[in-house]
Amino acid sequence: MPEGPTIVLMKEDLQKFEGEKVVSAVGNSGIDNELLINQKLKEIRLFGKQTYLIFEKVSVKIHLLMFGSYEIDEQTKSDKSLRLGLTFKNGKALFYTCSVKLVDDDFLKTVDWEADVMSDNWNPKNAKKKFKANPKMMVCDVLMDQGIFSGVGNIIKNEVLFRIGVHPESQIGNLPLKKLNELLQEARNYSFDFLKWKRTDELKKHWQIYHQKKCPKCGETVIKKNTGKGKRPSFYCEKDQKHY
DNA sequence: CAAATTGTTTAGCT
DNA sequence: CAGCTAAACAATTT
Repeated sequence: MPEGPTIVLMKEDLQKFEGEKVVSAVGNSGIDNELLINQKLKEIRLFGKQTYLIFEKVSVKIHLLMFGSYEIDEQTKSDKSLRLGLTFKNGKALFYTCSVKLVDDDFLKTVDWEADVMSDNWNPKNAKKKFKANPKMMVCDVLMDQGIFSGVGNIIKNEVLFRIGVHPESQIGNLPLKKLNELLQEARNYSFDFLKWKRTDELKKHWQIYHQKKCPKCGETVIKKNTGKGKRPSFYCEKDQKHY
């Protein structure tokens, strides 16, 4: 159940299949599995929460959605939810309960790789432009916007806003420049902390505001409210997070 | 056991 | 028809 950093871990697990050929392909995703057979996996590329398996003739886009999961080298569960199972010479990659689609090179060219907060290509300048174009968006929606902060999910959103002391319902256009820069920096920074903690399975331990009862700074009760257009739950402290 | 949940897509409305 | 919202979807945990 993935935000961006979880997908980075998945890529690491899949890495050993890069350069390998597909021996067999199964699954109920609806794509033509036959197309993948004998195709060499040229590259695994990430964009936020999406994973692209780039083969010679086609590419597969995988999105784990809310409940997706994956396994490497496990015995295939005789489970209806197996969307895609790829067997290589050196093992298996199994994807459950996820969205699997075929895409072509033209589609890959349209992806704005610089919007991925965890990528080496992350470009905060583009994000700033997008703020300017939509000054009335609430910051909680901005952070969840996959075209701006690709890879950010609800946990990252809440923790970032707490770290920089900004109320989730603030309008992006009202933030002073200093706060904007903090927002851009922490969105990436926290994602890497998330990755680090996820790796050692201690993510929950480090939640400061998300699903917490009291603000760790002042002890006030944490507010939980569905915020923004996305109506996704925000956790915040009235006192320590300023409403711009 | 009902409710919530780390998300996106699509149908359907105005 | 553009732009929005509500619903659909999925599976595990609390």
